[in-house]
Amino acid sequence: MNLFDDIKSLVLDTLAAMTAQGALPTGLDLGNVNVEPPRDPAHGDMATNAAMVLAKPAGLKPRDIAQGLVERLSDDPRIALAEVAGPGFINLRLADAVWQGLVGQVVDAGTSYGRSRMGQGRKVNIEYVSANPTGPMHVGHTRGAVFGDALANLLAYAGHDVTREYYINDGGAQVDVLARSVYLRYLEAHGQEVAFEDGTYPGDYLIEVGQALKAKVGDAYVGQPEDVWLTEVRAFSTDAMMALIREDLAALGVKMDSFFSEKALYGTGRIEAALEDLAEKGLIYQGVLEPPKGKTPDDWEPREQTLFRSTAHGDDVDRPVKKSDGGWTYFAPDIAYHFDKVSRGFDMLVDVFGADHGGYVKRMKAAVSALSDGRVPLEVKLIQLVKLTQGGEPVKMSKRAGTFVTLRDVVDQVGADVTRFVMLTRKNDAPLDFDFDKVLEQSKDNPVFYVQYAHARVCSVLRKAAAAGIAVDDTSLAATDLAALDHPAELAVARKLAEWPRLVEIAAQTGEPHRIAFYLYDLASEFHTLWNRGNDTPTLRFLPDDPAGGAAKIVLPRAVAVVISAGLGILGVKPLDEMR
RNA sequence: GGUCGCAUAGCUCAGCUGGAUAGAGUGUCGCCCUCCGAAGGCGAAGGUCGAAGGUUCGAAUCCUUCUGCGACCGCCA
Repeated sequence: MNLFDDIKSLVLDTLAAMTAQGALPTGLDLGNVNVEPPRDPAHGDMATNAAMVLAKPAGLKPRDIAQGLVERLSDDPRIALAEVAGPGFINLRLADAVWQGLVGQVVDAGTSYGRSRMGQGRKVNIEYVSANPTGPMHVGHTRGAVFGDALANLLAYAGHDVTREYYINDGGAQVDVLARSVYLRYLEAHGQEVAFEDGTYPGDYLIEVGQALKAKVGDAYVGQPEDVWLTEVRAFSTDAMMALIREDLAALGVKMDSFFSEKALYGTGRIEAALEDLAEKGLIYQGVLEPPKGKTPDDWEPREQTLFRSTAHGDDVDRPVKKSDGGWTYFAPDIAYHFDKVSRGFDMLVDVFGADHGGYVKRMKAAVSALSDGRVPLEVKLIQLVKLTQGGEPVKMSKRAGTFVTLRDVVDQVGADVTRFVMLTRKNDAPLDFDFDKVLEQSKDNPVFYVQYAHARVCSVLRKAAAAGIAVDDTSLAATDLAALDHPAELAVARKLAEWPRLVEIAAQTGEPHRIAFYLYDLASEFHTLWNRGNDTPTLRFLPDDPAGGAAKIVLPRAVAVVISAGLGILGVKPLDEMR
């Protein structure tokens, strides 16, 4: 259900009729014809560019085509007024009955109003979070987690078959560092004095891991060389860290469908298999890279190594897959991982990375393109930094002093819902300011509050109506006659509701969940405006003075609540029934 | 040196995937608030959309060049 699509169909049908009648030449490309809400409400409810787009290919003047369209469109009962404007726009004013019908349909459809089949069930894999299993999640991870989760919800809402996946980086050197750090805590648990040198993690969160290790193995590893305990301590530690991370994710309301272990790629032939696939395509060779221009490292020396010919798929230089010591580079297991994703039959891949990984985008795209023979697109979403402040003052963070702000700190202070909403009020590629005080402020300039307040107000109205003996269940409301819903302030809210399905598709298409948050703010704003009008204009109040007046005015606020609820659902935020 | 991203009101940011007179919040100024929930309401002022070209009926939006800021640039993940 999308009112804009309905009217666009009407326009296209009308154009087809004009062609059949000889008013337009045959074979015109109608692909650029669209129907949109005009910026200025004075221009009507919807506008189409059909006449302007078709003028040139049809060899006719825009206004002549427009005139013909206007005459025919006016015959449709849904069109109250059609007129030519400006350079050849056709402005359409819809009949009140159309808006009234829409409001009823919204309540009838509930939170599935706005669902789209745009995705056509395509299988999409979204990889996000993917924090190293070396400690609790911090604020930096939080934004990526919220974004990926909301994007997953959004794509699912728009008709995609979504898999949410976490890539566990448990195969590299950093988990050896973790294991050594835990080993130190283990010795500490046995009463030894230990020193945390550079290259170890001093964080307190490892103390209990060391104690747990002691509880499990006793003193079996005390005084033993690394090769005796490293493998097992590594596994023990990463398991403990993943348990910690899963708790963090749960606190934020993020639920993954799948966890994929990097370690599982090593020693199983899977990296080799992926590279063999590339080799068969002639994309692996031994070669020497040019030094990077402008900033040559001091210790640079030409070296022959195993390279992936990523330039064949759009990258700027070819990329090494093996280190000088013969081990894999980080890129190699990543190739294997994405080979696995492609093999699992996904139609589209999405990677959510921190902005500092921007340098890897081209090579990953090249790899996926090569591995899938160009079949599977990879979309990489880069997440910019979060600037934490409190009362306007920056929150100091120092990794060395161990005073970094964790996801848990944030969620404990402001709650998961507020955290999620605020993190989605900026484009993913723009830095985000997060002020611990401001996000809890109960005022109009706090979008979280403003949107929740609108929902709570509707719930309050429904409670009062129910207390007055009015039937407020959705079935009754959807069946209510809305002919009295004709005030411009009321119709303005209905127009906003009509935009919802369209907005969902645009947001899904662009992969930008923040558009949902901004839309909800706009919708809440329209609603609050109508509410305030009720102060001066009693006929605009939602509750009739006489309960016999019935539910006619309650359907619209209920429809607003339905859409807010659907939108917040995509953002992963629970709507509030009251604000107290 | 190269790649990618960003640049819109004093400030923080939207801008509907090329549309008509570029919007919101905040701040400033003016008026209002015994009224379903005033954790306010109404209105005003405030812009060479970083710069210059180009594409076309039409550009904040697309292309090119330039300026400024940020991230990244064989063996770290």
